[in-house]
Amino acid sequence: MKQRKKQPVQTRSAILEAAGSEFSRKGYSGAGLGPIVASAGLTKGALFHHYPDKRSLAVAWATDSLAAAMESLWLTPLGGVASLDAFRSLSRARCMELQPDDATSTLVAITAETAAADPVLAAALDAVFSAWKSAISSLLERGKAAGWIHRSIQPEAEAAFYVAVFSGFTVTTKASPGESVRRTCATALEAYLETLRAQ
Amino acid sequence: MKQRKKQPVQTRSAILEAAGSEFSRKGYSGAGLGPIVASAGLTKGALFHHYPDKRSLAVAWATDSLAAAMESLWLTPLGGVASLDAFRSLSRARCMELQPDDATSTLVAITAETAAADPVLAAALDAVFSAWKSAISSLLERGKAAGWIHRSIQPEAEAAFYVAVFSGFTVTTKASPGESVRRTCATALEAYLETLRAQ
DNA sequence: TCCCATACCGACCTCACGGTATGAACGCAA
DNA sequence: TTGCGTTCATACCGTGAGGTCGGTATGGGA
Repeated sequence: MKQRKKQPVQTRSAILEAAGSEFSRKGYSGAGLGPIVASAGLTKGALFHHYPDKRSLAVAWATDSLAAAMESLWLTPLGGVASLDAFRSLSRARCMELQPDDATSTLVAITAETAAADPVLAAALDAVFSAWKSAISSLLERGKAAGWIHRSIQPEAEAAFYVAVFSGFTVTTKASPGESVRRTCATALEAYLETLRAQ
Repeated sequence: MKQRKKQPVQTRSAILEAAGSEFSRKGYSGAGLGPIVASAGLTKGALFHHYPDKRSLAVAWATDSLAAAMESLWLTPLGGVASLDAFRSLSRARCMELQPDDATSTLVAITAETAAADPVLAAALDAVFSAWKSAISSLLERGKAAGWIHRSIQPEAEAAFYVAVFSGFTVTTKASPGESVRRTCATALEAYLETLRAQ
């Protein structure tokens, strides 16, 4: 029988990558398992061997792929921010490179679609959101301690606001994918960040 | 044969209302036509007589029901705003009464889900977004003319930011439906609006 | 009154979806 | 080498999805 070498790790990552691509373009309900395994060059037998059902696949994708993307896209860069200007330029960069099918946009879209109907998947997605929010909150804490964030700022509340703002950007970017909208968002976001500056 | 009186107008509105409820809970792909017609007390025959397919139903829902909800929820109240304090209290009210299945949240969720894959539906949803944005933009224009909005404010850009921010709120509200999150969002939103005040 | 377009019903069709059953190839352990 | 659990392919199933179709009631216009 035609059969590839046994590579469970590569197989899982191939499935998750294909699933992420499908989720980002079609949403959770719209995504089909057929296209996913086809895109991964596999079959349903392999899929259902590693994941018992579609929901579990989505949860694994959220806790693995999506969390990793959040790490490299946001958490690590945010951890290196040591000034408000650095925070500004990072925010502008992430804003300008926003695309309808990137990790942040997909996180927002899948959350909006499934949060009410699927508590399990919602919890996995919320963990990614929470990590994002925490990274910003601790950044603001550091800024307050270092003196480049205003004393009266409440880090957690402001972090929640930042995450909400950027989540909104992902939606408006999808609605009108032109660069002008992203530039407007980036500028407005920088203006907001300026209100956090000490003095 | 058991048959109701011919009431095409009421039938269409019943279908659109049921469709809106289904879309708000399941998303576009997740929504089924069976539950919609059942909830409306009708049959598929009636549905497909008025709308040729699911996509057309969604478009009609967006251009009719959703636009009407946008009108009463936002456009009309925004048109009556004549001070920054009034804008603030309206924003806070809309923020505090946010629910995962209301019109604004559904608009955002369906847009995030279908914008990339369905240009026709996306256009209909974008029209609702544009109306929302325009109402805020013209409000800011009026505020500048009346002197309660700062001269340096760019109405269109700020309106786009406001819409994005509130869109983000609908997502984070879905992720954590507690009242505390909404209160945090409302307060942060008011703080942002305060930066628009003249002087 | 008759007529006919419209509104609606109800049964049915097709098909793609998520999911299952079975078993073959692989690789490690002994 | 043998044995056995893991990994994956192939073939298949049941269900519910979107959508179709013939037919029947309705009601306004001629």
